[in-house]
Amino acid sequence: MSTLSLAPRALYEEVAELLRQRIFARELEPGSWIDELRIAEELGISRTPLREAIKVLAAEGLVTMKVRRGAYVTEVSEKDLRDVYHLLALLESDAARVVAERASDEQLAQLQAQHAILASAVDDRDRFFELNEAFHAKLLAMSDNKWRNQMVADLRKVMKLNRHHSLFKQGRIEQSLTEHDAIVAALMAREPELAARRMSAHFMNGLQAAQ
Amino acid sequence: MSTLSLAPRALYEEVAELLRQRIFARELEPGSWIDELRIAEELGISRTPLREAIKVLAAEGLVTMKVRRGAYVTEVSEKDLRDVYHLLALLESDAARVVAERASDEQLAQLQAQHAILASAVDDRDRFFELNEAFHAKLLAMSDNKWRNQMVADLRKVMKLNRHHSLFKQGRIEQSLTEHDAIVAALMAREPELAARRMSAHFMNGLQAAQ
DNA sequence: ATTCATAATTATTGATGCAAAATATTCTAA
DNA sequence: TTAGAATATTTTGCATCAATAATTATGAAT
Repeated sequence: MSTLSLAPRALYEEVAELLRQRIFARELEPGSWIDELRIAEELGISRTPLREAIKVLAAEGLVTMKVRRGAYVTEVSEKDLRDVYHLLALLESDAARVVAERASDEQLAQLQAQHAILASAVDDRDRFFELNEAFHAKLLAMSDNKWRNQMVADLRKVMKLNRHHSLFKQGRIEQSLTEHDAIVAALMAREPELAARRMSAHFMNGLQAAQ
Repeated sequence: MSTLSLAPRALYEEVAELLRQRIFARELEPGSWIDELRIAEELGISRTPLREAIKVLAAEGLVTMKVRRGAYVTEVSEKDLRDVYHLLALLESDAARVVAERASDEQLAQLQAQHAILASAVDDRDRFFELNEAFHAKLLAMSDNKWRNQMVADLRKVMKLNRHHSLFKQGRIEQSLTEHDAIVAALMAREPELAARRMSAHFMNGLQAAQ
């Protein structure tokens, strides 16, 4: 991963991204206290940008602030996970409905191409994971609602807090691919409600696998 | 409004709330630059908590950060407004569906009571507005999904950025009350899909009035 | 020995200062 | 007079410093 970027981000954004990585990698465990001094020292920065980064993460729901007690990595309960999946299903199935209704033929073709690439990565777990995210991102982008995109992005971050998230159960990748197949078919057929239902089912099955 | 509170908030939260008020009151206009120095001086505080507050507002979507150019009050286009209403309709109609399915009889009775109070305030615009928000808040609370509550709260803030938001068109209050009536009836009848459709229609009509 | 109060330590929160970057202004040259 | 370059000013972003609040540890009294 390159640190080079055309629009150089502020330090607090870089730090926010780094903290996200550490949280997802379980280097910072849910429920644990975030030691500002320690991390600032470790990164060789002052506490000011670190504190600003922590507030960004708090807004995303990744960390929880306690007054005069600092920041803690958010603990995601089973119910939280169900609630988050419920909302992701709702938002992304709506996105699928919109895309089925309004996307151009060319856009749908792009989506199908993206899906074809996904199918080629069934044997590479990490790559499948990456392409899977890219597919969903593409669909969202096509639904053309930046507010929804932001919400889905935040929910997905919370989802990734869950321990079992990346540990797909046996056969889940194949099943997931089949479900994507069905979603794409509904989109190509321009059947909004069918696409929405299939997307929703896709998330409900994902929840089963995550619990 | 009292500044007293049982759990004293941090200064940056107080400042965030104050900035929200100023933005909603149009003292800070959409598109305008937020002068950190000026506001910090005016409030008699340093820039540090102010900057943290601004980052919270940025996460909510109320302000937009530009690298090395500071913070700007978010401008909400007509499309943005439509997109936000679309999502509010989606999320709150889902909440209505869940409440119709799962709320206790006692909870539904509470909601009906809340609605009765609303009906008594048709002649007091401000009070109607307040009670209207309380009704929606109650429904959301009953749907018992804190992540959705957070998202709806954020979307409502963006909605309030719109100029025509509080300026209900002639007759909108009465129409709004009628729609609430229908929603409550569907909830009491335990008809999830009907409640959801009516809530969605309620928002679509609200969008018409706001544009 | 246990509980309550007080003191000390630790960590969060807020203020101030400084450097770098972006924009505005002025001066010179064509 | 206008365009371009150099300079000055403004403002962001980061670091350091100070104060306030909370927790823990210690000691005294019952």
